[in-house]
Amino acid sequence: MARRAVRGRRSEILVAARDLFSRRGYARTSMNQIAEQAGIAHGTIYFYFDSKLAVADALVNGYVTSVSEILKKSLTDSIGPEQIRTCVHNVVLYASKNPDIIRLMDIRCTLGMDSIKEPDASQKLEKILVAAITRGISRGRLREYDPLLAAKMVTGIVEWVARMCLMWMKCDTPRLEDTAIQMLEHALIKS
Amino acid sequence: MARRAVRGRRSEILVAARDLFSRRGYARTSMNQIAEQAGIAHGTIYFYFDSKLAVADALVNGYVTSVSEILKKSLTDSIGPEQIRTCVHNVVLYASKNPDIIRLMDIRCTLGMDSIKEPDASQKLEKILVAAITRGISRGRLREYDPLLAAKMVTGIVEWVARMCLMWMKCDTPRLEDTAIQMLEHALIKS
Amino acid sequence: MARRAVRGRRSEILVAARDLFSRRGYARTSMNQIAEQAGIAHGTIYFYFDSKLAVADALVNGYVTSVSEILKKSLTDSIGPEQIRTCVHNVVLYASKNPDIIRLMDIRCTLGMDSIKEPDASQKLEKILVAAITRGISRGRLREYDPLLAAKMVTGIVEWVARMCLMWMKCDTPRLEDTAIQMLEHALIKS
Amino acid sequence: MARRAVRGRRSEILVAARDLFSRRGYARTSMNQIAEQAGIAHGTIYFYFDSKLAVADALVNGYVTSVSEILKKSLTDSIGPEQIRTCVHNVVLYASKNPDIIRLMDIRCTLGMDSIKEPDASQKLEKILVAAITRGISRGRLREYDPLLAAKMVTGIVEWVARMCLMWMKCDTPRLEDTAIQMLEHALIKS
DNA sequence: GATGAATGAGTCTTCATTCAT
DNA sequence: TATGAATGAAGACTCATTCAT
Repeated sequence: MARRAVRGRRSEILVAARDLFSRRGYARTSMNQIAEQAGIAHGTIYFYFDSKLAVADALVNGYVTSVSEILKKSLTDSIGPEQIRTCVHNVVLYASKNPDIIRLMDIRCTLGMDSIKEPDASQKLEKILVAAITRGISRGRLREYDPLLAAKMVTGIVEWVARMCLMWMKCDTPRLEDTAIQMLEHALIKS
Repeated sequence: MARRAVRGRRSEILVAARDLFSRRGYARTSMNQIAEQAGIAHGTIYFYFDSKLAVADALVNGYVTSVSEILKKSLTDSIGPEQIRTCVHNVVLYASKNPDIIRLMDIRCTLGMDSIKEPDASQKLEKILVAAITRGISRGRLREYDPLLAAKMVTGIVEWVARMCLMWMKCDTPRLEDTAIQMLEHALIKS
Repeated sequence: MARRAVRGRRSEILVAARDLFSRRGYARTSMNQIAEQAGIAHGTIYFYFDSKLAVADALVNGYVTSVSEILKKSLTDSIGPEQIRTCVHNVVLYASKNPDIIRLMDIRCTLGMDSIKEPDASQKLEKILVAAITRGISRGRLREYDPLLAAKMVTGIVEWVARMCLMWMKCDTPRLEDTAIQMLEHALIKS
Repeated sequence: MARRAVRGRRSEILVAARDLFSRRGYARTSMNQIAEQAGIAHGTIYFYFDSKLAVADALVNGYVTSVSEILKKSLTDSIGPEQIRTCVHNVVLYASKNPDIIRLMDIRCTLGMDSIKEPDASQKLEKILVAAITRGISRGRLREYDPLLAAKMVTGIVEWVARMCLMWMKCDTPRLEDTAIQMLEHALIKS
């Protein structure tokens, strides 16, 4: 029980926190609630995390790392319609499978961008995008934007779409996704 | 004097709340601080607003109304490069002049989308955009998107850009704005 | 009720805190207990004091000020047997009438000398003593000590005696007092 | 090995506790910190001591025993200037070499005199002093005080000086010590 | 003997809200 | 209208102690 529990506890806490943060927001979720949902005493959380903020931090890091992984895989050497489509689709897919964690991203606002350290993963992701866009431009495939700014725009738009698909469930997810893909294509790729 | 004073008090409270919410976030701003900054007793706030949430609510409504006004003015009959440029520029301009209120929009996350009722103004704005886009498409100027979804995308992107310009001050505002404008142009306008 | 209460509340809190701190010590006294004993809600304490430490601070300051007043009155121009006797007696008398507050002085240890600002009163008292001793020496009445060190010794001894009289009630207060007076006389006054 | 190891552990814990208690105070020192500094698991402490209080108790006893030993050695048959000088000096010396344990004595305040039983050693010490003073008086060397009360005064003053030398490092230790010695001489010895 | 994960009572503190004046 | 003293629920966090291994 002991050995297994060690690994398990941390995850259980994160799972509980993820669910609660995403449903009720960071501020309105208490450590007590997290503990209760994880089926442990609230004191125990402090055995695995230094503070409430540290729990959120771990969650954010985990998320950004996941999305980075997805994009890294979807971004082959160059950027073309296929890549854009794949990227957007995979991120939206990930979002639809992890609705809570996307919604959770808003804790970055709540806490202030400063309180949570921008994870390394986030910067790695940006680098990958910048490289891909730079290549695309130099090969004459993409319109000539500043690669960094374009990368930021793309990240923002994709993330925003993913969130939209979840937040306002009313709207037709596949079609919003499709619209986003088309817009990005037109915006990025030289016609 | 009475009428004016009453109106005056209400907006003094809102001005104070806007500043504080945007600087310190919703949760970390207390009614006491708002009252102090407004130069009144904290109990008095409850004379003008039912609760802290109601204050935030009023603020969000005010913001969306403002942006709607701006877009309404910028959007003449049809949508073309000029209109896109004007729209984006005016919104970013508004954002740079009202950094607090933009940053404040994040309280929608903090509070959860449920607690704050999506304001009517927001829907009005959407209607205006949808109408403009529909016209643009029917006249063969714009690419053929679903007008509603395209409208949502445009709103989201513009708002995101405005926020980016403020949050990461590091990045070159005019150039990010320019990149956004170009992307939107390519994405929307038939070439 | 209101006007009177304002003055009253602060005192009531201090009275309760004084009793509890002295009986159970600083660490083992909770704000809840203080509030309960004062017959108010615990939140109310924070209306009058910034923190638990601030309550202790006010108490210590009050005590040192009182003792200073006593010594100031007992110390006329010069120091002689009469003055020593009066000083010691009055401080011990004060102590016996305020047993709790003397016992309370130990919070200075508990909290560390740093956390509580050595009150001005304490330094004023020292100055008075130093002046009196200096005069006594220059007039050939007192033995020739370093006035500052002697003042510190006297303060310490008197305070210690007062505490002894309270702590170990077993010992005969008037006789301990008398012993202290004789010792101080022999120690200070030239024979 | 077994016997020695057990003894070793116990004193390792005491050494760690002594350092921490004296530096951070009783309340702000946790069993975890003690264990960590002692290089063991915190659960292990409970194998050697019943509770945190029991650790403090052992420490206080140890201290009083040490001081008793010192005084016992310094107090030969009678009391004269030499003896007073030697006693004070040795205790101050001990204090300066064991600053932590002196500072630690304040836990007696923190805990309340009730929770820690006044150690036997303390009473033994008192007996020794009383005997020495009694002899001194009967031989006409010392002024005629009640031996018990005089003993208490001496103990208190010496301990107070030792603490002063440590607490307010600013003050000139050797000179404070000297002042104390002179005062005690004048107070005790017949001139 | 020794460990350290787990507990949960208890701490200080904050603050939205109420209400007598 | 306006005030501000008072409330008390709720929150994050600490830590002495226990106990299965």
